[in-house]
Amino acid sequence: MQDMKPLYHPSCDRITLAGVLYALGDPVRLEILQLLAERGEQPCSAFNCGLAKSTISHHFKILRESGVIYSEKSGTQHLNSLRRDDLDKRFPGLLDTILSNCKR
Amino acid sequence: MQDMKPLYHPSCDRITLAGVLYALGDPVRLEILQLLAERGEQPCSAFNCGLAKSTISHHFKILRESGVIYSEKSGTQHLNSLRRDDLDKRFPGLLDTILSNCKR
DNA sequence: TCAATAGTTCAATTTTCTCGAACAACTGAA
DNA sequence: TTCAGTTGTTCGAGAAAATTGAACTATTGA
Repeated sequence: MQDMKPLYHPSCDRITLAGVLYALGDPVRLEILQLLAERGEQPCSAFNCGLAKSTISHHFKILRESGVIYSEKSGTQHLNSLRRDDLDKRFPGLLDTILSNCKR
Repeated sequence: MQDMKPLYHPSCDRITLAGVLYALGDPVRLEILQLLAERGEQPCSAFNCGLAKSTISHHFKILRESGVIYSEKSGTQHLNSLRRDDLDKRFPGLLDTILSNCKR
């Protein structure tokens, strides 16, 4: 019996600039962005900071619902990846510019 | 007698990426950004939306304290301008990319 | 001196963040 | 099948931030 409660993802044209900037306007979520940019698809557990796992879950949810990441269930975990193509199409240059400015 | 309660502005090297993205991660503040980008220095009152003026004051304060805008008193009003040079120096390309993606 | 203008500050309400605890789903081993 | 371990979500409560109207300060110009 599949649970299949589908995870919400906005379609490409419903991704808003304010939503993306809001999602990335948090140090924790910026770190998650960098992790996914550097290592590709990762489970939530790959992100080890000192935060409670419910808090981490919350941050992934904000990234997902804003359209920054795509998440899908795979066994016991969720695999998360950047929606790079969608973001590049919708907001050309934005993701690269943010990523290149992360390391300051 | 001068009041001269100085308005806080972060120095260039204390402007953070997360802080800037947070400040711009709000539809109202993105509109303010566009206004200043298009028309240059403006008083708060140039921004007419339906919001309470205390709310607008709050949004300008967030933009100022994050380093996105510079505000100075001039008579009865505050003149606000983009800290374009500082932002371009600190986060090259960021402001232009965000501005060019505002109109979608 | 007085009224008008431009913003800020305050207090109250609503919303969002953070956490621990409880929960559900999947896996692999016994 | 059953059971323990892993992964992540949901819930409820307390802390922090957003929004508003009302009251306030500072400046200008009549």
